[in-house]
Amino acid sequence: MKEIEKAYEAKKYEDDIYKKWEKSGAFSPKKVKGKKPFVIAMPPPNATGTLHLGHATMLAVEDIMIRFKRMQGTPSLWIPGTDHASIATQNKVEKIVAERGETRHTLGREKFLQEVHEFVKKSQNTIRNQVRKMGSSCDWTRERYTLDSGLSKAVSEIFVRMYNDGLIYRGHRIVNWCVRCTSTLADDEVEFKEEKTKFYYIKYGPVVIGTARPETKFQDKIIVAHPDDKRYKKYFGKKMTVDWINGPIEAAFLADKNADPEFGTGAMTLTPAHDFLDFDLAKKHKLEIVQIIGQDGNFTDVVGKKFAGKSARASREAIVEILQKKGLIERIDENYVHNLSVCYRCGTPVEPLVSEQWFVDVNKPVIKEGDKKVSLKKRAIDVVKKGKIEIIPDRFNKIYFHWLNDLRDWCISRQIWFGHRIPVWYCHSENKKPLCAKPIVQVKAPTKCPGCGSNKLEQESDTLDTWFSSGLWTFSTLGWPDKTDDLDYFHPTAVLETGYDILFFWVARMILMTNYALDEIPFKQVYLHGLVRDKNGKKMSKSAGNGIDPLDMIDKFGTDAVRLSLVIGTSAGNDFRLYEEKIAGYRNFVNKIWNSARFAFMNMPDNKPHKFLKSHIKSHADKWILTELQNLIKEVNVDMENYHFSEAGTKIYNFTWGIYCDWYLEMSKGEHMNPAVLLFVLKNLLKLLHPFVPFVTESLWNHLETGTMLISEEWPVYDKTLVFTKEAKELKDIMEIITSIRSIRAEKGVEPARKINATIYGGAKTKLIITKESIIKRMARIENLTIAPKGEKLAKALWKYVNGINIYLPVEDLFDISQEVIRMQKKYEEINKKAESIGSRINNPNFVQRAPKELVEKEMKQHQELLAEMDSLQKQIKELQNLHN
RNA sequence: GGAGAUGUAGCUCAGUUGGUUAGAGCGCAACAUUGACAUUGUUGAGGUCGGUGGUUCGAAUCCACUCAUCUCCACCA
Repeated sequence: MKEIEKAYEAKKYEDDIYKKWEKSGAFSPKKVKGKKPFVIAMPPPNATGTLHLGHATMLAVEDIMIRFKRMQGTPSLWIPGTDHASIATQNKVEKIVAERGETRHTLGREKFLQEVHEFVKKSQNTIRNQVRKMGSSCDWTRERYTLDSGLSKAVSEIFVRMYNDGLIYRGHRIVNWCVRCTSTLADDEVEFKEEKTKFYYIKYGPVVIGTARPETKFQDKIIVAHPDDKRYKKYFGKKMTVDWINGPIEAAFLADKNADPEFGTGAMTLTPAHDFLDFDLAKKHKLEIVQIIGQDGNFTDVVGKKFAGKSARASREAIVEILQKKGLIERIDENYVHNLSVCYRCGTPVEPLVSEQWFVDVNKPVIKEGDKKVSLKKRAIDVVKKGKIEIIPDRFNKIYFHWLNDLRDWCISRQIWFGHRIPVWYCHSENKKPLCAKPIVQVKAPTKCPGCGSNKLEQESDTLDTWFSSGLWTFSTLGWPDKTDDLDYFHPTAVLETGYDILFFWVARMILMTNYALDEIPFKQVYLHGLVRDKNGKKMSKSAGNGIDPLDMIDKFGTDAVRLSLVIGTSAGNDFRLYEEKIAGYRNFVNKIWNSARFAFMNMPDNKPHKFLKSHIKSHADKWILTELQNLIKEVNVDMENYHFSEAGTKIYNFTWGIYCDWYLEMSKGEHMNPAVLLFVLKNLLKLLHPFVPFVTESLWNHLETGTMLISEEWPVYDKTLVFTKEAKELKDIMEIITSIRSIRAEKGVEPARKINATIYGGAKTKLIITKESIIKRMARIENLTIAPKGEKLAKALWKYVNGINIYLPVEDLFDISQEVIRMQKKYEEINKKAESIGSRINNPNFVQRAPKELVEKEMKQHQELLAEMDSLQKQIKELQNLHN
């Protein structure tokens, strides 16, 4: 067989192999009737730039799942794609145009969006290449983009359906507003940053109120305290005139349980338009809601000439000064620590304000369930509660339920330009008839108003929350709303694999939306991987400069090594640390795989194909390695089915390096060379390794010239006819003899090159040892080996005892009786301790009564053996001591 | 304020439903170098499994409490 290079150079092979896979069509599954497919909808990376380690982890794990299932013969589909990521992408492009002094407003909607689309095109290409670099075996013929025409159609379609079902409504409500993005943010798009600030105690008529934001208080006319608060009881229901920022105002005092007597002074004034709690209270008590801060973060006209149009936040000090001059500031706490809410995309402080937005009603019962109807929220909870969707690890169930229970109506409109424009049109006709007040909600753009026939129509300028479209991902990618074969065959998908950080953002939304649209779950399982951290356990981020670029690592160590480093040593839901040394370690392993194959190739007679037949099995070593291989296959299959990839990978790693290379290949170097078995094991090993390290395994498979591709090969199945328990156990005894001899040699400083003699008293295992004489001699570097069932203790010989076998190495120049006695005594103590531990157990009637029978028998037998060993040892020690005297 | 995770060798982590003597990789120490591989081999040192108490014949594993680290959710004017 053709010889291969000494070291595996990933770069030389990876791109070619990927192209071959793609060309072969292996990524596109065939639909087989009656056979359940395995489908993963790839979480679409944002179309904003480059892949990070989170993506790399996701791609590695999903590719392992897909390759495993594909090799098992399951039609396996992995749908790739990208997400337009409205706010994130728009912000990025805004930054780019800012470099040449433009803003989106100077460019205008159309031109700006043109810029965004061009940017997206570029980064999509980058992402496509990077996904390929990771070796992802996804079906590129089905690649989708959340903003492409098919998915946009799905978005409009579902919007219209939900609107018609009364699930989507438009309303004035208080929302999180980012003054930089000039858009609303959903509740979970708000982040909290701890901040130390001033806390002001301000006289408000007869009472004192506390606030961190005095600038929002211009129009506060209602003061509230807890109904049980004795300090304020006398004021409840009273009206009063108080001196305030712009002069005296009429104020009223209310009692409400929502006021916390413990906080501040226990009394607060209401700012209904700019505080969530105040807004709710204002609604409850039917109070006037006056907007004093506009969408640009500046004051509206209602605050008076002096401040109108000025930034609210920046005016704080000036307003405090006015209050101070009026003598209304009682005191200022300089060290108030609280959580400032900021925009998750740009970090700008969120300005709560009231505006007209579109919402999804999560409580309205619309999904049919028997004779009843249930809400989106209830259904989303039920499908997990009833086990229709399994979340791995299951501790996230609780988090999921908690989030859903507290879920308020979902604000889906965004005042940004990039995204799906809401499919709603308003009639701007002069001759307003009653019908024209009603918005036109439909998938296709209307040409004229159905009410008055006017063609003066204008589409809603708002776009949809990016998660609204990605919430449809599992089925919109398969062609919905059209009834396609793909949708029919591949939906629901099997597993949704993603980081736990987007459980709410995305996973929960998908469950909501899919249950509504299809009355079906989007996936049966949710596998949440952990987040990648740096060597010190810190989150990787650009600002901290501790990030690792997966592509740099691929360049340096190869994709296979990077994949292993992201999968082995990690478990679902738990964060893990990544650093170069780790990846380098797996690069070494990949090279080890390469070289083990290289050895096999070099020993392969090059004429005939090496079909494996049972008649080829010859030696103990063959039977042992086949047994180990079958055990591996069995265990790995269980692990893979249960998504225990780390364990499966570790087991394959240990087999490859510690069993196949360190022992079987070493034994093969002698007369045990058996190309048929060697090749059989190698082939199976390559298959098992393939999902983890697809490139190196495929390129080695290529060298086998089987004419097939490993990606499409059959996954190994446990074959008990290839298990030889007895022979495997016997060979392990031989291995222990070899290890023992090596151990004494190393301990005594016998140079590896020096050949020495040995005598083995093998007891019941003598026959076996004789047949393995040559292996022992070669691997333990023994010149003359004497084997007998039993015999005299050799004088001046180093000794070792293992599993009923006595080994003597007569190395006179290195022999020291007193040291040998000590060694034997140590061994005696060791065995004695063990015997005592077992003895105490088997002499305990409770143990004998209650422990499983097999265990008790086993322990008793072992105890006997230990006692016999101790006897023999004691004899030997005496002999040695006699020799000494 | 609420919830969760983690704590095992110097470091990073395994340890599946409780079962003899707790494992691996890296690192460390010693030795080895033409033959698959120095991206290597052989051998070795290193752990009272965070602590306390309990359940059990038996606990790293189950329970309670406790300490430490981290994360998520909520958010108070």
